[in-house]
Amino acid sequence: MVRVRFAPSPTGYLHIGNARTALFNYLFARKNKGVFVLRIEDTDLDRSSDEFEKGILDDLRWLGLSWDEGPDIGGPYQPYRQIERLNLYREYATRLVSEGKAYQCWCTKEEIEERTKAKGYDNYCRNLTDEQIAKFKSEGRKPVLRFKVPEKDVVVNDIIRGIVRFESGSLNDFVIMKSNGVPTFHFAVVIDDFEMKITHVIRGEDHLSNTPKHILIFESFGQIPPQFAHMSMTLGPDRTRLSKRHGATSVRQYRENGFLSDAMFNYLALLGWSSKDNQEIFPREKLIQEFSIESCNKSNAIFDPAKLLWMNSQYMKIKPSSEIAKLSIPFLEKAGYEKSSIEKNMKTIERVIDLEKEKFKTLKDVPERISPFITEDITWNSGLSQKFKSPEATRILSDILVEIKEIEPFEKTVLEDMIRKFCEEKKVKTGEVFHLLRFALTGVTKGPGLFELMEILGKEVSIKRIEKFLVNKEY
RNA sequence: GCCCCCAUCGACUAGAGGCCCAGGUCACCACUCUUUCAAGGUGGUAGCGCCGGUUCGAUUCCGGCUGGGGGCGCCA
Repeated sequence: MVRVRFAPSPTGYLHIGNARTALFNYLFARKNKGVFVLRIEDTDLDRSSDEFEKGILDDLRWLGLSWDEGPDIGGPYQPYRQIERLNLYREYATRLVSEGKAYQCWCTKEEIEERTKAKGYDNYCRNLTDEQIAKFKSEGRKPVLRFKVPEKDVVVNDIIRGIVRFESGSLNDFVIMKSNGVPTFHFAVVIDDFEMKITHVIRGEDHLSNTPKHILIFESFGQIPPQFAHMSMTLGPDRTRLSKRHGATSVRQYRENGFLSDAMFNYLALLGWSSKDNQEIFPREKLIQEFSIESCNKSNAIFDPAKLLWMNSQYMKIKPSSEIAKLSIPFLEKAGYEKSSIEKNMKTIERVIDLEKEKFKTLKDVPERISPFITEDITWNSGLSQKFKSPEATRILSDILVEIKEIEPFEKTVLEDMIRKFCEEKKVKTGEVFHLLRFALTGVTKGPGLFELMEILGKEVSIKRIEKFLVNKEY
């Protein structure tokens, strides 16, 4: 049974890079009918917060990365928060000390630096005398626990990278328990991975160099290490690690900017992985079917918001209008529309979305396009109204208004017949009349086809708007 | 400083010795469709980092160089 995990530390919102790691784990688990575990690595007491944990869980849910075991739902290996597992780590640490595989270190950072000139720890405390220890104790020092690194080569057989060899001597004795009694990442991660029966560790390449440490700890407990797969990193446009400097880097920001979960899911999957047949747009199910960790690209990938945006526009088209309408509600509210007004106009909103959705790039585009249809008192863009307020324009509009008042039923085909006939009779260019009408009716120069637009507005509103536009002297 | 990983268009990638004077997607440019804004359609610009091997033949195999990324914390 395949068991994988995603183990974020709750020190910020879900980062794009982490989301990709989570996604690959998720895809691998689902593809292999395995288990996807969510574990919270909150051993950094200073930076972790419940707030961030909630946020990360929320973002993962939004992305559709559902987990089978986790802090909120429990599971056979709970608890899934490291802070709730401290006793476990302490027991294992004690065991290592009693077996002579770990030892107390009393050095301060300054002392180590002084001795080694920033070359890292020199295993100084491996063989201290009882007197030395007594002295440190009397000084009130609190020791850390260090792992006694054995002299041997460590070989990582990585699913993505193949065999990677680390020679003996490239590692100093490293800290496994901090002086506050909390384990370091390297220690907790290993204990949890074997305790939780993790079979495959899929994570970023930044951990490749740390893997020898982890393997050594596994071995010190007589555990067989899981399979490792180190994926490429996610970089910004300048080829450095994706960070705040590059603009929006959290899943949350994209979500708030009107991106669809499907698009993010699909785009991220294509960062470092690709299908045999060049397909770009994938339903989630197909992505799960086709995904394979072996075929992941080894080189780092630059996160490209432009392609994400394109992909989002593709999903805006695919999604049923009713769904887009529902997802748009928060964006309409943010644009200033009352909840009650949105609800009342839901049918209209859906109709307009149906006509306009192939133009949308994100959900943020919806309010602007909806506006002329649910705003009672529209205003006319004064910069553009100039050319639509010429004497001829006013005359044409007055003439056509007379005819519009006669139209029955007020449907697009009837409207089109009548307006085209009007143009012919008056010998005016259809395009000009269309533009003029559109502007008088909506106040803007974009929108759905004129006749669809009028049908949705309805006869009463259409007439009222044209009359108001004609009377209005301000423009 | 030491160690590790990587290297195809601007970006994401296909390519696993001849099928490649390198294919797809985004972006960009042009044309086209069109009652607006878009979308769509068609076409185009653009790439195997460098130097040595191996081979009848290298984008593909090997070595070096260069370049990029990462690790070496009482951060994860």
